[in-house]
Amino acid sequence: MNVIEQIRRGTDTILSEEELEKKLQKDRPLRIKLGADPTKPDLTLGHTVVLQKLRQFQDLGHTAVLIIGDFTARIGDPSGKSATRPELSKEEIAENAKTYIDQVYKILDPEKTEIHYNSQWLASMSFEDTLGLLRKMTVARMLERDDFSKRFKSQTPISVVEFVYPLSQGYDSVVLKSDVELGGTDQLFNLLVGRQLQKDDGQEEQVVITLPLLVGLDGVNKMSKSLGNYIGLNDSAKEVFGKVMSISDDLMWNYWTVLFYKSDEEIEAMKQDHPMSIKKALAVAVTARLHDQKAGEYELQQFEQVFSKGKLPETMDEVTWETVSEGADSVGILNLLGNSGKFPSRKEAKRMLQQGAVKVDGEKAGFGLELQKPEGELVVQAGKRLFFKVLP
RNA sequence: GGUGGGAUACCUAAGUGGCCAACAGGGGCAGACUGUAAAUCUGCUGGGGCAACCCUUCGGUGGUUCGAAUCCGCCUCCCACCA
Repeated sequence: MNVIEQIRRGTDTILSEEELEKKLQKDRPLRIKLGADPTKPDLTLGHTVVLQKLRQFQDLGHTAVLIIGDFTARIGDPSGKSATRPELSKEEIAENAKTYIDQVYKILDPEKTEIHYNSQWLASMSFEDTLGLLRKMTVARMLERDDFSKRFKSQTPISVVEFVYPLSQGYDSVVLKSDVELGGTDQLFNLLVGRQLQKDDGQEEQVVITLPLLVGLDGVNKMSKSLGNYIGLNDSAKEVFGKVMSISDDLMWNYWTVLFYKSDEEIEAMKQDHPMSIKKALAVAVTARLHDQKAGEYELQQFEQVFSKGKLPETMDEVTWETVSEGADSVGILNLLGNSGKFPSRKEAKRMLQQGAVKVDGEKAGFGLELQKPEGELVVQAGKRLFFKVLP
């Protein structure tokens, strides 16, 4: 497989391959730009699609140019948004940027990564410079964007500063002289603005590469923290594994394609197997990417133990009898659940109990259950996946 | 600047003086069935209480009333049309 074929794997569009090929002839590492908007500190598996591609460029000897959009974050990227984002404070942004970088290095090679903050050049721009930038864009072009036109039609507000966002992002490309910029398919518009601005500046235009958006666990929307349909880079191996197992079969094929570049032929071949075993393999692979191979295999074994064989997990959270009974010798089941801190509210624990979802040492627990201080440990289960031990 | 419309729980959305913790759908959670998938059926879905019941909630605020998501004043925000 030649270099261009490798790069092409898993991408949505490359504008254009010819330009990319020319750039690859240069006898210097290319500057591969990726903008990061530190509005939400938690990265998801969705972000790894682009990061993985960036990593691939690094492995081919190129430089990752990571831009922390600390300034643009104050505007809010309108891409795919249905509402104006709330403005963030400088402190929040700084904090988010820090956790962002930590997470990014789970995928990227720090040795080949440059990090820039776009406040370095955007914050000091004069109004005159800004007007010069704004002049390069027309309202009509902005409104062509699907997300803007939808919002406009559905009477949701669009702030004028949101029009500035693509221009600021494009200007970053001018300042950093990027050769290639990566982004999700929803970024296409913003990425193209970068090309236009570079051209106006007399630079060689950046190649734009977009990657497919990863669908969230619900199988419908883009994976995102705010929709709650995500696998986080900071999720524990157990959570990662469990979340992958819970996706639908249809979605699983999409994950294989988008995350692991499986071809249609390979997918067809996999469909010969039982979907369950393919999903387990996917869960192991995803866990391995976010943690390591060993963790993936351990979680597989735990999963089979708990869900396939109906046994208890090897490790579970622990609370003491003291906490749960408030020091008494006996305690009602409802208080025990409430005091354990494992439920968002006592009501929630009560509901579980009402619906027969609670087991103590494998026995279904009813409302009236009164527990005496135990000799050994007590295993409490609520629903299929919440387990904890009560230590004497 | 003018005129008109709007703001309800996670989302959409009904409710126009007590029967409202608030119809309905979506989403979420739980149970049955399963492969922790899908589909289907059932229940739950503000907080506290075993319960009776209590507390907080319908953009904000101040009133009217025995009683307000619902009526009135002021304020904030959004949308449309006209300028």
